Amino acid sequence: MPELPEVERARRLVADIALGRRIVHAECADDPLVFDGLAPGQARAFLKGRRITAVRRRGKYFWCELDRRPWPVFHLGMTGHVRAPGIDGLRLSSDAREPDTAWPPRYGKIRLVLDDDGEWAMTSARRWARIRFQKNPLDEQPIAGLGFDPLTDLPSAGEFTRLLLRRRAVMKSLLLNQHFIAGVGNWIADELLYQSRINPLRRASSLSPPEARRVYIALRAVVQKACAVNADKQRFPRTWLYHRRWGRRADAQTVRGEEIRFDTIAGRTTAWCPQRQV
DNA sequence: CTCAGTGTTCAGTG
DNA sequence: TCACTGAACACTGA
Repeated sequence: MPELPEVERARRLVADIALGRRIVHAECADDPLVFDGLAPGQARAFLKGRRITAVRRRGKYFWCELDRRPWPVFHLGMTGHVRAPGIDGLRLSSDAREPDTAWPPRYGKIRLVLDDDGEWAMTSARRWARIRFQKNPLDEQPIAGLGFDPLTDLPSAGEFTRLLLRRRAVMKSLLLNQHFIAGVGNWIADELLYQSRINPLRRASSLSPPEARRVYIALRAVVQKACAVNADKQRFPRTWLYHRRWGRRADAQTVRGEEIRFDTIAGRTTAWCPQRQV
């Protein structure tokens, strides 16, 4: 589920359910990979009896502030979901499976039950999600090393242009770099390059100021819109590349009838439109 | 059976 | 030391 808008949706769901509530029961999987080496009993001890005073996000990480430290920090990895009873985690358009509302969910890694009987869970089928406990998430790695969050900490267009033009990486790679922008993942990077008409292989330092500004405008528009519709893909504008980028179909076309090409760039499948992106 | 895949980390290179 | 690239990681579902 997880680029910035999907993680923001997860944050809101957790806040709706858990903000101000006390944790009466914490179920933690015995999975040292996901829990970064922490034993389930230890994780449970950090959580049980605590009150949740805030739920925050930066980039693709979100965390709960509790009335005692340390606090749990969550990352959904490639396939993690936040779920609540009767609420299906949002899926990508590439994923045609039926909605899964089983409770407790398959692949659950953590489940918190609150003092008003509300509950939520986080799943991770492929075990690339992470749950860590930190005293001060904002000041510790990896969150401390993140670049700006484009929803909550967007720089000015001038500042963004300055930051962009002094980088030499190819654009696709730079947009995916969490030290540069926090929260942009594979589909958002492709969407930004498509909307701003930039070839994914262009070096950042080769962009003209107007081109850099186009990337900025697209970044703001895509992130704000995707979050405004709560990451509900069906409500993304029809003109977005998003709807047509899945499946690597040889005959894929944009809404304007332009050819969509698929190449591996920066190690990731990149959907782009040679006719439009120069 | 093979392979792609919403992500991060780390070793290696220039 | 820095910026950047590409492979490795674990596992499911198509």
